[in-house]
Amino acid sequence: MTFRLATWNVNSLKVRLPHLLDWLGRAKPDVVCLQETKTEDANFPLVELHAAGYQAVYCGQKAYNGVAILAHSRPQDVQHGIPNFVDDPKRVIAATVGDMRIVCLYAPNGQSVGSEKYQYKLRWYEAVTAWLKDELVKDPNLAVLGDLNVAPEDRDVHDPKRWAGQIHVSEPERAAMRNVVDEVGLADAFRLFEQPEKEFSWWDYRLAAFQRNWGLRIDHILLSPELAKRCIACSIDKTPRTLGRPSDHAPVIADLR
DNA sequence: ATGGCCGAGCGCCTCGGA
Repeated sequence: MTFRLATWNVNSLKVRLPHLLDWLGRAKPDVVCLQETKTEDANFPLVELHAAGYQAVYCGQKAYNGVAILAHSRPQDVQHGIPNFVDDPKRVIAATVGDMRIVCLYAPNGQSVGSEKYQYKLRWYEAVTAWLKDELVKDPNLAVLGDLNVAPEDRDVHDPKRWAGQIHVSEPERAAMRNVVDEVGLADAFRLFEQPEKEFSWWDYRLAAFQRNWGLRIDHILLSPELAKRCIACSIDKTPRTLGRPSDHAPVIADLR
């Protein structure tokens, strides 16, 4: 019996709800972390998700950001935002599902290297790292999923020369993500396994980037040592990106024993 | 690869995304 964790930046839950429901039926994940729901809590599509067999906890706002965790049983001990880090955008929600602590993250985009939003992105990462260290002490079964907006290595970039030093791949951003992985002691589930080359989770809407596979791997599943031991597979599901009116991101899936 | 796309808002252009 496997337990399937997934993360998907849906880029508007309202627009993507048909895709999400279709994908839930096909992929049958046990836990799903959503980002960029762009939906106020009052408008969250609880009825449709209940009908599909999922409970949900969520934290949203109008137009931008917004995160949610879906599971067959109602997620418990819900935490909104990063403790001791004042932040307006709704980027973080955490909850307990079964024996796992699930952290759903939507990292800041950063806009351009050196900008004010870039500095904010790096500060946000520092706060996340400090928080997750505490979180792992409290619960060794820790899974961190989300749109981390960093392509950690050149092999996660379709054209590393073209992207060198740019937002999402700059060294300080990579160091910030490495800190989460190394200082907290997590594992990038995708790299626990042999993978095909040029596997990405995001492709620009412009210039037929998906058809050309001009993408980045910026959506990640990070597992604590206890959960990494149980992980038997990790992959990116490109199917929803091939459909009409797709999200620009594809779901990432990890299977655990 | 970068004009070119997409979603949201009180909206027919602008902002933000990545």
